[in-house]
Amino acid sequence: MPKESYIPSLLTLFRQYGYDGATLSKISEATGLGKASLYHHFPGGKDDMVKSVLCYSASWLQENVLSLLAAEGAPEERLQKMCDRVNELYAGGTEPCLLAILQSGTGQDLRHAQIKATLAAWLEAIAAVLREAGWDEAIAQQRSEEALVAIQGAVMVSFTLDNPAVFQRVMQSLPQTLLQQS
Amino acid sequence: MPKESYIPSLLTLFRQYGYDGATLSKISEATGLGKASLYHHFPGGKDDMVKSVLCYSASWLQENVLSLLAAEGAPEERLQKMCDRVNELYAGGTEPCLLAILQSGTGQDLRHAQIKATLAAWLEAIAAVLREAGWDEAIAQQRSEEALVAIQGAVMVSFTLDNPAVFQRVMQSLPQTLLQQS
DNA sequence: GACAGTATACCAAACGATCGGTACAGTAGA
DNA sequence: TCTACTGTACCGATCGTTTGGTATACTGTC
Repeated sequence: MPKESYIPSLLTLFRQYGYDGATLSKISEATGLGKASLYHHFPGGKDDMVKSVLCYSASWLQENVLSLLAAEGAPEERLQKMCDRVNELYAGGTEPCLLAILQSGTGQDLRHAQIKATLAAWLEAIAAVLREAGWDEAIAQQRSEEALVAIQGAVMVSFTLDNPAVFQRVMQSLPQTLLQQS
Repeated sequence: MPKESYIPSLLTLFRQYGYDGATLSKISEATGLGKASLYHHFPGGKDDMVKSVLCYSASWLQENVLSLLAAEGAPEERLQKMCDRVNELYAGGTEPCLLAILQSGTGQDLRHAQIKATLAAWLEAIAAVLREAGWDEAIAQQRSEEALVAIQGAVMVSFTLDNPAVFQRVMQSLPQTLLQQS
């Protein structure tokens, strides 16, 4: 099987256990591959695996979220579509954020740039929509930062409090919040 | 030395590396204690250490943040004081949140309840201020959830983007945002 | 079609290092 | 002498990684 087919399992594992907690034993069990086979697909070892997972996540975000923001349609409509996809990305507020979790642990500096770039791309995609909606550069930048703050904060709080309703409410109100007059 | 004196070092370590990444070697080096001494102070081992750190964090939050919310003064003033303390807690947006990081890793279920309780106490303290400011129960609950969402989200985004300005702006506008008419 | 060569995909077993944790003999202050 | 504390040495288990190899499928050459 191609190595891409193992990425989802790896993603789930890293998201739950983090970099250090996702041991090769767990990875081997989750993928059904022996350790040696894992090194066949990912010669760089664990770092290679996590790098591939982050690369996949960036692609997923681009294809399933950012592309919708750049598509045609009314700004509010596009932001709404983003929220729908984000809702499934975080399983309605019941799953944590991979990017947040991989910030900590051994060798975090190896992953930081990649994570930062992914989040920055997301930021820019939202800002572009807001600019298109008529806001000037500074306001658009500021509000898209607030959008990411709301999303990431909602994931953390909902997950910690075991209360998906918080996430749902934030996602539901986000499009209008971003576009309303200040 | 009393075991309390080692808690700050432990906290720093767990905040940076997470549960699995903070190995006993690193802990030994950071505290200057040998393994035997660590197990003298924390008979329960690593779980004991992380439990003590979480307990200390809850106390710190109570004494330095929640007590200010419950003190006398205008609601906006008290919320402003909270933001000041939170600002130093997260080093102006340059340090991640311990509670968020300890959610992942091996044995996360052992820590979840403690983390959840700490965040819930914070939530309730903010809600009490908002009720006192005249908002009804439901609105106060909802807005205090949004406050935690803003804080936690700002920490994550600022840390990831290496941009403390995001955190600063969120913290600066939070008191008025929470109290303004909707 | 038969045959050697090559690439891909996988695994069992073992590597040295480090993990979390323990046993015990001290040592220092009361 | 008792209690609190610590350094050293060690334990079995597990860590990430490597070695050496097998099975299958494809690719040319004859």
